Order: sequence, then structure tokens, then C-alpha cells
Amino acid sequence: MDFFLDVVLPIPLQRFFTYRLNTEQASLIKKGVRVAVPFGKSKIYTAIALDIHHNAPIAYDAKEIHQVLDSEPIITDTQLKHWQWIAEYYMCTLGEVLRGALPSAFLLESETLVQSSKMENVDEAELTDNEFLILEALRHQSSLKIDEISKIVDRKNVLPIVNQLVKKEAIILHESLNEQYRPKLEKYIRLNTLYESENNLENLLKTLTRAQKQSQAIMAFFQLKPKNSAIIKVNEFVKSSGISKAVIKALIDKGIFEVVKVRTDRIQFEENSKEVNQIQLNELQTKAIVNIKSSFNSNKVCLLHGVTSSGKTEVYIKLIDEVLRAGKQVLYLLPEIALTSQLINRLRAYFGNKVAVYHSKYSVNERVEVWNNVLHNTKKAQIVIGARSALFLPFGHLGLVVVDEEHESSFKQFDPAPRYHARDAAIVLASLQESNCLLGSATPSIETYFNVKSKKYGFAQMSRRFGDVLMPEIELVDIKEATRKKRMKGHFSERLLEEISTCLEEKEQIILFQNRRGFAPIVECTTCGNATQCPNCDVSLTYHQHRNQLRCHYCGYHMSLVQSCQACGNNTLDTKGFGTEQIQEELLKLFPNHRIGRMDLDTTRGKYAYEKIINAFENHEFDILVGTQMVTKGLDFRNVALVGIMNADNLLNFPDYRAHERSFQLMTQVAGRAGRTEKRGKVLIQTYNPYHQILHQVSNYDFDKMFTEQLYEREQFKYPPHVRIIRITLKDKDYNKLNEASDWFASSLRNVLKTQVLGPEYPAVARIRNQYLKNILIKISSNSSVLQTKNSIKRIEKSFNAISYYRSIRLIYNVDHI
DNA sequence: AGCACGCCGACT
DNA sequence: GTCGGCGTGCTC
Repeated sequence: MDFFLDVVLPIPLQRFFTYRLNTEQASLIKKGVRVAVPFGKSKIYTAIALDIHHNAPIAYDAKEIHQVLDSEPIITDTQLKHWQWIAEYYMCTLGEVLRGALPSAFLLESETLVQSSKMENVDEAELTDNEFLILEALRHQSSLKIDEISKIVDRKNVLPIVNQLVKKEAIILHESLNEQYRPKLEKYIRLNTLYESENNLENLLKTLTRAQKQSQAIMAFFQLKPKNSAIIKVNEFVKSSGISKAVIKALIDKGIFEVVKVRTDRIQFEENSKEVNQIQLNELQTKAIVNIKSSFNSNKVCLLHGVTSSGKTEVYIKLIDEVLRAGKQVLYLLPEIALTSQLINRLRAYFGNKVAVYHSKYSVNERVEVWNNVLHNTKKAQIVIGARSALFLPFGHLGLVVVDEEHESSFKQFDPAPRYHARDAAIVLASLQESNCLLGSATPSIETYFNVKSKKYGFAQMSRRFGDVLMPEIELVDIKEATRKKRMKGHFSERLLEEISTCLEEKEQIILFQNRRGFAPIVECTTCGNATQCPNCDVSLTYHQHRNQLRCHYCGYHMSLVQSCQACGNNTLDTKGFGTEQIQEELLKLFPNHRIGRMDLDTTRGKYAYEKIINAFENHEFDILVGTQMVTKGLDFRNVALVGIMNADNLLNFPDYRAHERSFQLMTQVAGRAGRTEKRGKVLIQTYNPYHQILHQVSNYDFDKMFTEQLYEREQFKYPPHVRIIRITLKDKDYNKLNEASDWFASSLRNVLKTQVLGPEYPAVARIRNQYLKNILIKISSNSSVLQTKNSIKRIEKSFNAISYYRSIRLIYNVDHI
């Protein structure tokens, strides 16, 4: 009986692929193990095994698999179900989900190695120069990689040459799979068992009387090695004994010490947990927990709406503790992992090394270790804190999913596929795992609050700060008047400067928020109005002062700043708009005796850059911190008395239906950074339009009014949560072809769908990296079926691809596009 | 997605 | 003529 195996490959193809198995492999393979399979002409890919069956494919002859990579599944059934849901819901392939979900170290790919055929009958006269060069190189090296050959012959495409050599039987090709994950081995030493007896040891020390250092090393070994163990880590031994590595090496060479390599986890933390019972909850927190539990009991997702510093974390910790006691795992999702260091420390204080962290700044090997710990439900991974990708981990006993800062739009993956929303995918995950799900935020999203209002989600609230600290006082500063009367100093109103000075005198700290990095976004000629454009994208270049460059934020193109206008040649270039860098510079002039820090994308590159700035600010190494969105996120600074929002208008005027909601969230969150101790904090919002309703809702902390108004507007203009949105982007470098194709697509959609189809329209940036873009927006009202609509779109895609002229156009689906 | 194959312009 | 550019089609 023949065996066949269906597999998923991590590539954007809808289909499964079927391979042939022998009986032994068929008995070895289980659903969810990785197999290495030949794919295409020569490559070997990693695939995930699905079903084993006896149905031989009819249209083709199945290939055999190359290798079985795991003895036990590394992916669970529940995970596969969850991934399938993501693929269907977000209109991408399972392969794409796979690629986004698995740590890259799991996905091995083959590399072609070129080796000499050892055939002596190669006629050198028959060889071209390049072929000769390659064979010459192979005399010194047993094998060459393709890109090494590229370097040798100095050509890009070397495959024709290589293929010629294969034909002449001068070389052979070999596909090598290299396991990327390497367990970390640490070097330990032990004393040769010979010297366990007192006698031998004494004799040994006698023979070493002339080698003082060596006998010292042996004495030190006995002093320093842990009591219950025969081995000691070499690094530690060297550090605490002060014995040089040369001495140790000499002893190893003599066979007195032996080297032992021990597999260790890269991720280790000391265990020093506090008792969760030490947390004293206030009345509001206790009540919140009661409400959360009661909605969990009726199997509902629950929203915890707690104002900034109301003590949400303590509530989470209590709930997590109970889940752990019940022997289940916890997933804690955060929008951006950079801001977790403070939170991780807090959780570790209670749960010690049961806390694992998972995110993209971790190395591939570290991620594999967390994966395996979760899969085997080890003690080390009872709580996983992570960014959105953590929801792909192989949980088996999930008891609680916490989505903190639920409203954050960065939970939605934008590029590449799967373009999933981690909050929504987490809710599905929780239901698949029969686990509870808690969403937390000080400024919930309209969608989530709508679900609360319609009783789909449970609700708990904490409307006062912990310790009854007052919410900061928010003041709106009209800079329209001030600008007209020329009473602004740079971008600072007199009112803001006054408050800053007072704060500095009282040795308190200040956060200034400006939602734009760089120095000034646009350099414009005041004579002709020309601003330098990116050659590859339809955007003006942004000015960055630190390198005196113009940069494109879309493709990375950059050029040095020229002195005169490129269009009219006049020397009248001026900056327009302003960013964090410029604010920082103005401050340095206004307050030369104070230290001013800056936190934005440019200053937080690198693994620990973010932590460094936060720690520096916490230790009062800066008096003022200027920052972008980053400063809004969950940071807990004790000494901040004043928060200034430099310009509220560029938030409010953003051309997007979510602009008002997002402005409210952002400003409320930044405001929450002020006055977290007894003294009431102060927030100043500079604006040209102090009568804007959102600004008033922010300054009165009136979330409910904001929600009601925004919901009404969404209803009027047909936006979520009243409708569901699917955005289809078409992309091509041929402008005319794109227009024609997107018109075709949109009219086909209009013919088939009962729901509203908008566009095609150019996005704000209509060309990126020389590719033109066009968007079609589909609004699905609550009375029509989302699933049916998606199926119809997929059918239209099929007919679209049947037109060969259109086939080169890339289609990008973004379901629930934000 | 990668990668081969095939056709076409621009140069050692 | 060769090299490398890109468009097209296929992968069990």
C-alpha cells in the first residue's frame, strides 16, 4: 500500500502539495511535524505535515520527501485550526500564516553546494576561462556556495556556467540543509575521576609543586565548585578564581581537568518571586475583578476600562496568579514590545522565571527556545509576554489571554500577509482554547466599546487613579492668537514656557509630545513653492538635521541637502512643519542649563536603546524628554509634573475616519504620564483650534461623549463598527495598466456584490518604490454575509488572473483595514 | 515566493 | 556574437 502526505509550504500558494512516503516514514510522521521536501527544480524547503492518506495524485507523479525533521509535532492541532481561521478571515494563504507564525529557525532552506567531481578526464582545453577559475578554486576548497562562485567569476548569474560544468562532468551539485537552531552549549570543567581518591589527589598535588599556578587552580576548583555538583562553568571559574585560561588549558591538556559541555537555555532569570498575596487591591480593583470573573463565567470576552494609573496591572497579576494555580498557561499581549521592560520587571517580581518573553528583537535561537518551552508546557513558560506574533505559540493549556492597550492600532499587522489584528485573532485563539480573554485599556477602541454596549463583551471599570491621585489638569492653549500677535518663541507659547520654567525650578520633569520625528518634514522654496520629491515615490522628502539629509520615509532614498532650490535656483529654501529634533534644538537654546532627551524612531534603534533612554529619564538624567508616540505608551515615571502637547492639530486633521478617535486616545494617554504621585499633574495642549470637540472631550476626560459622537459619525458615514471594511490594493509599475485593471476589478465587484464598493482611488501616496498603487474599498453592512463577500472576491480574483495582461498586477487584501 | 526558461537590447 | 534585463509560468 502506498502512502502519501499532504503538506503546507511556507509560500503564498493556496494549494497543499502531496508527496510520496515509504512505510517507515508513514509510521514516523504525525500531523504537525516538519518535513524537508524537494520543491521545484532543485531546492529543498521545510513543510508542515498534514494528513497521511492512500490517494495517489492523478495528474502527476508525487515526489518523495527528503527528510523527516521532527520526531514529535512542533505544531498542535489547535494551532493549525487557528491559523486556518486567520488565513480564511484575512484572505491570505495558510503558507503565509505559517511563514509569519514560525520562528525563522524552524524553516530550513537548502543551499546549493558545488563540489569537484574528482573526474580526471576533464579536458582543460574544453574549458572557458570562468569554468577554469571555478575548478581552480575547487582544488583549494572542498565545496563552494553559489554566491562564492559569483565572487570568483565576478558575475551575477553564474548558473549557466555551473550547469555547463555539470554537463562536462567536472563538478557535482549538492543541496545541503543546515539546521539553524543551535542549542547553546556552555563549557564546564570537572576533575578527572582518577583524582577522586584522596591518594591520587595528594600525589597529583605533589607532582605539581613546581607548577604553582596549576596547583592553585586545583585548590580553587575545590573551593569554588558548587557543593552538590562535580562541575563548574569555566567562565565563572576564571572570573572568581582569577586563574588564567592558559593555566586551565594546561591542566586540560594534562588530562587533570576534563571539559564537559552542557546544554543551557539562553533565557535565564533568577528566581525571586514576591507573593502575589502581598498586593493590596483597593475597592475599585476588587470590584473590577468580581465583574471580570462574572463575565468570564458566562464565557464572554471582558473589557477592563481603567483610567491611566488606576492599577490595571495589579488586577492582571491577581487574575494571572489564579490561572497559574489552576495549572494553566497565560498569554499577555502588548502592542509594542519595546515598552515592556518595565512591565516584564513587574511581572517577574511576582512570577519569577515563569515569565517568558517573545518578540522580534529576540534572536532566532531564543525564539525557538521559548517555542519549545511553551510546547512542552515547561515551568519556564507559564506566562508568555509578547508582541502580536506571540499568539502563534503552541499553547496547549491556555487559561487566560490578556490584551493590554487593546486600542493600539499597531496590533494590526500591516505588511506582509497575514494582515491580522492581534486583538481579534487573540479572541479567536481564546475561544479555540476554551480560555478566558481580557482586553484592557484606558481609552478603549470604538469597536470594543461598541461590543460592550451591545452586550457582546463583559465590562469592568476603574474610573479613579490608584491611591486617589487626581487626574492631571488639562489646559488648552490657543496658539492661533499667539502666532498672529507674534508672541510665540519658536513653537512654544508663552504659557507653555512659563509652566516649563516653574517645573524646572521645582526640579520636576517634563514630557513634550510631538507626533513627528525628524527636524522638519518638508523643505520648500519660498519663491516657487517647490519641495524636493522622492524619485521613486510620490512624496516630498523629509529633512533630517543630524545628517543634513533629505530622506524618503517610504523607500529609504536619501540625498544631501542642497542650498538652492532645484526648480527655480533661488536661495530661498525654508522648512515647513516641525519634528521632535527641532523641538529639542529650540529647547536647548531656551533652557541651555538643562538636560534635554529625545525619544523617537531615530534615537531608539538597537536592542537596548529604548531601555537606556527610559532608564536615563527615570534616573533624572534628563529634565525634559521630547518624544513621538513612544512616550505615550505605558511608561510609568514618578516625577513628571508637566506634559506638553506641541500641536494637537496635526493629529486631528489627519485624513482618516479614525483620526478623532486616535487623537483622543493619544492625548489622553500622553496626559496620563503626568502627576502619578500625590501632586496633581498638569497638561498643556497647544492648538490652533481650541474649540474642537475632541479637545474638550480630552480635557474633561469624557470618554463616553467621545464614544457617542464618534459612533454617530461612523454610522452616518458607514464606517466600522457599523460596517466591515475590506481594502483591496492593486500594485504595478505600469500606470495605465494599473488604471485599466483596477477599473475592471472594481466594476466586476460592483456587478457581483450587493454591498458598497468605493473606488478605485489613488492612496495619499500613489507611488512607492516606483510601483503605482490604487485602492478599492468594500464596505460590508451588518446584514450581508462577510464570508460570502469574501468568496465572491476570490472568484473575481480568479477571472482577473485569467486575463494574462493583468496577471503581473499584485493584489493585496486588507481585511478590517485600519 | 523563488526559480527556470525564453526573448530582447547593449556591450565586454 | 555574449550578458543580463525582465516577463511568464510552474512548483507535488
